[in-house]
Amino acid sequence: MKKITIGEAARRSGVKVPTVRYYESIGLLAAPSRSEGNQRSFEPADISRLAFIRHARELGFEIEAIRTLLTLQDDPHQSCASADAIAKARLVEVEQRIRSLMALKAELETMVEGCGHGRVDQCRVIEVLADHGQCTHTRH
Amino acid sequence: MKKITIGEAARRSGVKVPTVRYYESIGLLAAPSRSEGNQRSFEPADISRLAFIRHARELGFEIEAIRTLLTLQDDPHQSCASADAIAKARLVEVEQRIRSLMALKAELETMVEGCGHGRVDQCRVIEVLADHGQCTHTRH
DNA sequence: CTACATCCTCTAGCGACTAGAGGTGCAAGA
DNA sequence: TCTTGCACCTCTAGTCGCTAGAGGATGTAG
Repeated sequence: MKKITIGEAARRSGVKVPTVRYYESIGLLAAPSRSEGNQRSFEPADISRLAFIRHARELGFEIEAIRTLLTLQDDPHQSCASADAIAKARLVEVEQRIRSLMALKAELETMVEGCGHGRVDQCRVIEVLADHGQCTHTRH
Repeated sequence: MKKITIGEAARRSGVKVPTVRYYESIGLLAAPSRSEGNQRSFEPADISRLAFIRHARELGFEIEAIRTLLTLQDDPHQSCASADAIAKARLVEVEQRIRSLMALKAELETMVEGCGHGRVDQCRVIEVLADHGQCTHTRH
């Protein structure tokens, strides 16, 4: 097996080089073996792990949640109830966030549409910001 | 006019006490006058400004954008084109974010639904994370 | 052999706060 | 008047998940 450098690992996993080192530093990735010249030498399994982490990060999971998911992956005989719970919690968060962003979107649209493109004292953007009471969607 | 303490200002504006001090420290809010005992004494205008900032933050505007919006508010004879542009840019960001969260939501739902509530080696949550190729929505 | 890309470690910085230490001011009850 | 106890003060450091840069070593292609 030929050695995989950190640059190669980064390219294959889609995680940036400094981020790979960062993940190692926080113990999310085991410290790989080193070459004679002290350069990291990764295994294919490390690439999969990095890809796993990257995918989970893209899905918005926090590092600590990923840590748990990884220990679950490492021991496939465990119950997947924790993984399920983590994913469900994340789903609830995402749904919440979408709802809140939809409300923001509506408010921003009102602001932008109301802008007469004139001077600030007739501008709805500034006015709405100054007075929350004008919001169509008060819950945010 | 009676003095408004920082606690009172915080309660009225909905901004937390340390955050008020933080906004002062970064120059978003002018340093208020002080009492004999060196305690901050706010004016009603400060409360409005804090409420403005809070509302803008809730809408996801960055501090630097808010700084610009505040200078516009301070000089109502300026053109509101900048305010308009800032709000529009924010709207585009929000729309983008909503789209991406919708894709995440779909993927998380697939994961959670596919979970057989058994052991990890049959768990779709772990499996999908490990292999991005299984995503229904590849663009995220 | 010499460029030059890539690697190494280390520290500091980002945004927008938040937490805590260690101390002072102030209003109200005993 | 004293004391209790909360609210205030400044300052530093920590949060999250990286990212940037300094200053140097290694590895590879021509």
